[in-house]
Amino acid sequence: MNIATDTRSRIIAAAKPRFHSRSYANVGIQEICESAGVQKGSFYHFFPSKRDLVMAVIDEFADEWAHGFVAEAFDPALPPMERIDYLVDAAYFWQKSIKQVHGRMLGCIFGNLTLEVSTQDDILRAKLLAIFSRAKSRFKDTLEEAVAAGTIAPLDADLTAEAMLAYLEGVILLAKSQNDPEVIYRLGPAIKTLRVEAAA
Amino acid sequence: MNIATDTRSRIIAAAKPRFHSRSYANVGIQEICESAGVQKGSFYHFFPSKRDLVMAVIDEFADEWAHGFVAEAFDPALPPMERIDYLVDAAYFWQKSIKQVHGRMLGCIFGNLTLEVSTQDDILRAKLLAIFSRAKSRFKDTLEEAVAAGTIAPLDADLTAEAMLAYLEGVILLAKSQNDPEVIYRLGPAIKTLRVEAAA
DNA sequence: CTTGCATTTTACCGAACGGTCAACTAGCAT
DNA sequence: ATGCTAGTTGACCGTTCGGTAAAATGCAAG
Repeated sequence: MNIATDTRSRIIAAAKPRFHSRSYANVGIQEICESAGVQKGSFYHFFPSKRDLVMAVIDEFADEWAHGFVAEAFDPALPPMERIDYLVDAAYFWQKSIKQVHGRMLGCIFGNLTLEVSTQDDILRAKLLAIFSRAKSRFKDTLEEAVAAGTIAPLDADLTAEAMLAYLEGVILLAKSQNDPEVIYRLGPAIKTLRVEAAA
Repeated sequence: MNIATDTRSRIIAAAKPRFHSRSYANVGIQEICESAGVQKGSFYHFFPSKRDLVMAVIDEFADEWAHGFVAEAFDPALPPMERIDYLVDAAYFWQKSIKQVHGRMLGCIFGNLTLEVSTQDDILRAKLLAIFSRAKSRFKDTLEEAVAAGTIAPLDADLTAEAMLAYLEGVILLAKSQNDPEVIYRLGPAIKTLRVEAAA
């Protein structure tokens, strides 16, 4: 059982950096199998299809973030609006360190995959949508807490949360187009100026 | 000469909606040729490579926008900040009409291609960067005009312009993840709340 | 020792990929 | 009429694509 799990996770480990640094269509099963030291027949024993593999990869990235930077950023001990700063900083430092190692800014794999596959595969789109949905909730809770604490003026927390998430993805997109994480550093802090007023 | 030009533009016309609605890697030369009624050898008479084709497609989209919605939106007769509203509206209506025809929100082809190929092809990345750069300039000029007119408080026009462009791309990304142009309608107007203060 | 199941191996499928090549056609200028 | 050239044709290149099937292996419980 352990060895089996090991094969499966070796496949995922080989797939993760490849889907992140290239694209869904550009990474082949064969390449992943070679890198993981696994036979193709063995691959299809664990994953019914390429789509199932990328879904597992999405889950791994999501867990990694949820238990890493996101948990740190949305620490209830921090003043609410500082959590948002923290998250933007985390995105910046992460992309920066990736560039130092890899030579390129890879951006957000959820955003990358969304724009690539969401017109072609509704199941993947739904998976990615769920990820964004959770992220939005984090922002929303934080904004509501900030409003309750009087840190910021009342607003539409739901829409502002979505706007902030959109902005973060957009900033990472522009940074990737320049292959320069410093874009995140320069533009990121403006996320807190975004506001959608509460409906009357 | 006319017939020759016609073949070339038939190829581009066949490629445009395909690259927009799917992805760079997912659209093959063969399919484009079949749709355009052109032989593959003829394709390679006009385009040295697939990359050159997609660059021509990018140019066509850019021209289309520059002479269409962008020219309308950045009309000097409009009050500066209304131009930005106009552009967001244009993005919304365009995506909405695409969805009505196509059944799906296709998003911004420049953003789509950026996230797909910019780690793999620096020439394409540079091409897309140039598009974003021009878009940013439009925002920047508008913001400077608005500041000069006293419509908005002084700010860092360059960074705010980039932030607004990022936000617009991010909003379209989130809308695509939900396959729902109404996201643009709901979140778009908040673009004017974005501010990067001028350096001291 | 045997049965049964999970895992792995190997060979294979048809289709599509981007790209090349040589032969051919048509139109125009000399 | 002839030669040049832009354009076109259709066959072909080797490679890779995602996915399949059957046989072989290892291992653990009865």
